[in-house]
Amino acid sequence: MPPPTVVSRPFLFSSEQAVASKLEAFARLSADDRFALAEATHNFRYVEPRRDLISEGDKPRFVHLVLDGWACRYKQLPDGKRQIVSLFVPGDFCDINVYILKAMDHSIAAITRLKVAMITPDEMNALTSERPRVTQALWWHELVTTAVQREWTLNLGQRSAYERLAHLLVELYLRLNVVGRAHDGRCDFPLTQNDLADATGLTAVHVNRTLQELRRDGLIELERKQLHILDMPRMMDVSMFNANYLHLDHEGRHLDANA
Amino acid sequence: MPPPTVVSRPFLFSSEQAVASKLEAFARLSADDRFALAEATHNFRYVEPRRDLISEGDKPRFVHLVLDGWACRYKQLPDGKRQIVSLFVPGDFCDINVYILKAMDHSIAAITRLKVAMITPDEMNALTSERPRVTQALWWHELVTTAVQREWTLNLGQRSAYERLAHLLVELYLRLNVVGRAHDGRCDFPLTQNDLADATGLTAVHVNRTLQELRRDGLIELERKQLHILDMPRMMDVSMFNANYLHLDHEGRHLDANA
DNA sequence: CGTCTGGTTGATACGACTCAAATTTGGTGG
DNA sequence: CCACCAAATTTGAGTCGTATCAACCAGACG
Repeated sequence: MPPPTVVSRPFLFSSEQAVASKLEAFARLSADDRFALAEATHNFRYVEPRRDLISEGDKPRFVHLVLDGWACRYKQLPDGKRQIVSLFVPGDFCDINVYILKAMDHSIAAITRLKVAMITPDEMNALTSERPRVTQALWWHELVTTAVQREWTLNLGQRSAYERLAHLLVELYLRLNVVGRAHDGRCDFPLTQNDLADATGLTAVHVNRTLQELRRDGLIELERKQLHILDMPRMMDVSMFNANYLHLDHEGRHLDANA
Repeated sequence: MPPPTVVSRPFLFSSEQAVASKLEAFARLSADDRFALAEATHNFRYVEPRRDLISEGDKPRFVHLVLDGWACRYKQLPDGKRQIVSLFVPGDFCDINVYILKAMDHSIAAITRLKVAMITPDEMNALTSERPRVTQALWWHELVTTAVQREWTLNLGQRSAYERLAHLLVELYLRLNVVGRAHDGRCDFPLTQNDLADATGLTAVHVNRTLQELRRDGLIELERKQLHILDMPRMMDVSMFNANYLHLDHEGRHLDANA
């Protein structure tokens, strides 16, 4: 068994708490629910940076759940172009129910060193049957995930490079904030400019220049894998950010998005 | 009650059969299952072209199911830009389970005159409980829908205008084929060049020029709302089309994608 | 200390956008 | 059946955002 993750983690949250936090952004869970969740995440493994967690063509057999670190979903084209179609941060499930499909149509790779739970179909059933709140929360998670995917479609289709990058940074900050991994405008940010390019459909060169613009405009600081959003209101303004698609306005919601 | 739809429908399929066809692309359904589906689609309405079926901010209360005609999901930006983030053809469900969310984060509009079933949460429960095959088929539908969304992300992020349009045309042809509304490379195609522009993140002018290129290259004919794909293999080649994301390789699959 | 990855800079090219106008199509009413 | 209108498509000319290609630099690492 490999040693525990060494990914920098400046805040005092355990992996398990990230998961509960994420689902509790939607529904209040009982101690019992939380225990069942912890049970389901018992079986986990580590994946090294840049390694595939699962590859296109593989038969999916587990639901994956990111406990610590970042990962990405990507698709590759025959001409070599690569698109990161989504990002995973702690607390994110990868494809609840995928296992009913014959083969993965995309790959999932670790960005940082990754701690990821592997949940069998049986365990998922055990988790959801008799647990309507958890079931509902998982549904909410699915709906939000696809809402994010739609927002990315909008992002790529209609926003300029500048707006697009700003939007992505804000989204990630807010998603990290939900699971207690972002505060005061600051968070870990392990993506390279190359990753950002693949996620935004830009070239790395242009990402570089655009980030410089964002810095020059006093909107962000970004170095040594640390992001600092200096002016959240203006960032949201220039990126035309509307948080409604994250659906954080629920009963269980207790963290302030701007905390 | 308005008169029945007048949308052109060159093939001999009823609305209900489109729905069953779509789900049966994944799972064989019993006569009983099919009857239950027909039951659930009992309550329907018509929506005129360019009208919203439901708007951003609305509280979702029904699952919608397209029985006849085309619709689109779109998001609008404060600066007026609009992105069509997905398209619906007959047999497509709009957001199974949306009703657990407080508010829609996007709008859905009719492209053609639209016949759409409105299914209440209760009816959805009635449909799924005691019907594992239908439940599974609905899950499959959800998974495929989000896979399509990912492919659009890839499309917008990495493909050129030419490839992008070709890819979209092939996708729509194949999806229509599944529900028996496309044969021999031909299908109804009610999208305007403006719609295509909003769906591909291009301008209408550029869509126009690019379609002309596709015509000049002998790949398609497109006029009077009729699409004819003249050379499917080459279309798939130039658009780097890989049908795996449509997940049509299942037990219930009986239609040939190239029929 | 050399190598590698990630970040930065500069010069140039091109795909897609913009703006503006003309033409065609489809629908409507006289 | 034709006249008319609005919507959709087409064309042309000029511009701009982002890509491309090619170096160069800084820090991490073995």
